[in-house]
Parts: sequence; C-alpha cells; structure tokens
Amino acid sequence: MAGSGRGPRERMVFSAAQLIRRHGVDATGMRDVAAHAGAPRGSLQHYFPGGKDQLVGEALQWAGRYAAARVARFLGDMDRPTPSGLFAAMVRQWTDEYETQGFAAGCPVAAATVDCAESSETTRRAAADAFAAWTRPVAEALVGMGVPAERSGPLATLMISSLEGAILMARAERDVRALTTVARELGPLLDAAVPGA
Amino acid sequence: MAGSGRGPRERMVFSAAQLIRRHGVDATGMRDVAAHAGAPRGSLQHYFPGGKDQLVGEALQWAGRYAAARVARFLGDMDRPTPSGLFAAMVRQWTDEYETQGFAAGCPVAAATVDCAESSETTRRAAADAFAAWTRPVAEALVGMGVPAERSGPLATLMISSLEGAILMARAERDVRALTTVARELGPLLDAAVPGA
DNA sequence: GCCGGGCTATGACGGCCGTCATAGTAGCCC
DNA sequence: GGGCTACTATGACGGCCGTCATAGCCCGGC
Repeated sequence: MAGSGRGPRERMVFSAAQLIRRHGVDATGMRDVAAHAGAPRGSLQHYFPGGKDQLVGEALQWAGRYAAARVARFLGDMDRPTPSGLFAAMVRQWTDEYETQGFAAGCPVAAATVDCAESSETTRRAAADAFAAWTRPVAEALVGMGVPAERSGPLATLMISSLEGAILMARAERDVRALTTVARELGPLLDAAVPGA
Repeated sequence: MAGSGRGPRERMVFSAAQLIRRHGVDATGMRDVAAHAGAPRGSLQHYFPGGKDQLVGEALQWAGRYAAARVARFLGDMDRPTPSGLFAAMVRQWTDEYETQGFAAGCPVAAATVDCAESSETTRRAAADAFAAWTRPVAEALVGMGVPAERSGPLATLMISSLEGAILMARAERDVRALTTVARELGPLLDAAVPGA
C-alpha cells in the first residue's frame, strides 16, 4: 500500500486511514494515529485544527484518490483491457492482501459510512465523495473499453457495490471465497456490455 | 421491522440491533440499549452476564434469523418466483425504508464486521454466522426456482455482496441510486441462471 | 542578538464507557 | 412466616476519549 508520505502531516493522514481500515472510526483514537505515524501528539491540533472530523475527512479523501490511482494503474498494466479484467484486478488486490497479510483491514470508506453516516454529516459527505472519486475512473475506463456511456455508470456502481460487500463477507468469514465468487460471477456480465466483442 | 419481542430480554436484543444499525457497535452503549428498550439498566448484567460481546452476538443472531425470515416471506408473496424477482424484493425492502424513514440505518452485520472483525473474535464469528444464515435460504430459494445447485451458492453470495455494498453507498450518498442500480443490472444475470426459461 | 512563528510537549478537564459491587424488591413454594 | 430465586436499582471504579491551555523549543530573517 502506497508508502507513507514524507511529511508528518501526510503520515498522520495515511496512518488514520490504516487504523480506520482496521478498527473503524470510533475505535481509532487521535493518540493512536499520532503514535502509528511516529508523529508528536502536539502536532495533531496544529495540522488538524478541525479536530477528528478533519483528520477522518482527509483520510477518506486520501482513500478515494488512492483507489482512483489504483484503477489507472490496473489499466496501464493490461495490454488488452476488458471490463472483467479490470474487475478481476480490483478484486485481486484484496485477495492478495488477505492471503499475505491476513484479514485485519477492510475499506476505510465503508468503515466511515458505518460509523459516521448518522453522527457526522461532514464525514458522511467525505465518504460519498470518496465513493464518487473511485466510481468515476472505473466508469471512464469502461467507456474506454467500448461500454456504452449510459451503461458505464451503473456497471461501475455494480462493480464497487459487489466488491465492498464481498470485502465485508470475506472479513467476517476470514475467507476470500466471497471475493473470488463475485469476480467469477460478474465477469461475463461485464464483458457482455461491450457490443463489439 | 419485526415488532420488539414481548419480554425485556428480547426487547434489549432487538434494541441493540437497531442501535448498531444506526451508530455502529462501538458507538452503541449498553446504557443506550437499556434506555431504548425501556428496560432497567440492572437487567443488562442479569440477562447478559457475558457483557457487551454476548449482547452484540445475540443481536447479530437475531439479524440473521430476521433476514432469513424475510427471504421466506418474499418467496411466499410471489406466485411466480424468479431470481430477479427475489433480488428486487430484497432491494426494495431497503429502498422502501430509506424513502420513508430516511437513511439513518444500515445493516447490523456489516456494522459489526467493520467495528469488531479485528477486535473481537466471537463477534466476528457471529457476523459470519449471520451472513451464512442469510445466504443459505437465498441459495435454497434459487434452487427451488430451477437454478443448478452448483451455481446457487455463488449467486446467493453475489446477491448479498451487491446488496450490502449498495446499502453502504446509498447511506453515504443519501440516495437509493446504488440500490436500484444493482437490482436492475443484476436481474438479467440472475434469471439467466435458470436453464428452462 | 533577538524576535517571531512553525512546531512540539505535556498535563488537565469533563465526559462517556463497560463492568463490578452491593443492596433492595417482588413473588412463589414449602 | 421464612427463605429462595428472579429481577431491579444505583453508585463507584478505572480507563480511554477528544479537546483545550500553556509553555517550550528551534531556526530563519533582520
């Protein structure tokens, strides 16, 4: 996962995202974030005067940018991109992590949605923005593969929904089964959306 | 949503599930549960000597049973059941709630997975059991509609994954768009799995 | 040389948490 | 009536939380 930035501020945002991924927003303390980032506790209120809301918001923003960058990278790695290939790559990122690092972490955006959708309007919006920042490049990639524009958005939403749900099930079961299943079952449907082939 | 049971114990389990649905596990306090259930605080340690873990576990068990019962009910309401019809009914339960009651609540099993998968092994197992209790009747229903046995399990997993992910996105966006999208896009794929029609 | 601002350090505060300890009440059976 | 069990009531404890207040460090600019 993308190296921690160089400055202490970037490191804290990155650490916040990692801890939220593992324990959720509520169980992630500001002191934990500073410790995980190797940053002084006093820097928290210096860099994030908006408090925890601001820190969580920036962590989600980082997560959205990261997901978008991964999509671009997956596309660059494929010489003959297909919708099913892209989805398989997105899923494989998670199965790889789970098989090598264990099932400790999930998606930070999902965690923030669960913990904060009802308690913090700003965090809820940040989660929605992160989903959008992730969905958009997926939809654009589908268009680039020949999927009609009016179907690219819905299919991108379907891909991300299935992936998010499968991440939840995989973590609960400590088994990548759900992830590999959605990749296999959804592949043909995705490829069938490009009219040419 | 299923009426609160008659005894104070059932009411507390039910209330725990409702509060977890809204705020997550960590943000749901034992005192809140008792208050929401109209039950005396002292009853908590009487009925749930295992503490919060036990209460959360029973709430997840309740959620799993509830989801399974809903699947059975959806089947009973359809005179000519189809896979897409079942999935549409499962999705509609959520769109109906969101349109009439607002986007306050999500799935308690998802919330428990996000908050506790890494911190409480017993709760993680309870979440996995709840997913299983939900998936099984869906798969059995698919078999009853003519879906080959070897595909019913994977398709049930796909249905629940997509639904869970769409719930997350809908709650973040405060828009049922993701839910209606997955229902529409997945319908044809599901119906195509029954060989006869 | 000193001054100002970016950054760090640390303790305190009020609040909520899950859990425990202790005591009290209500009802039923002998 | 006595005792036992099921349930309720309430206060305390230790711990962690986010936030604030205050002070100190460090270094470039003048």
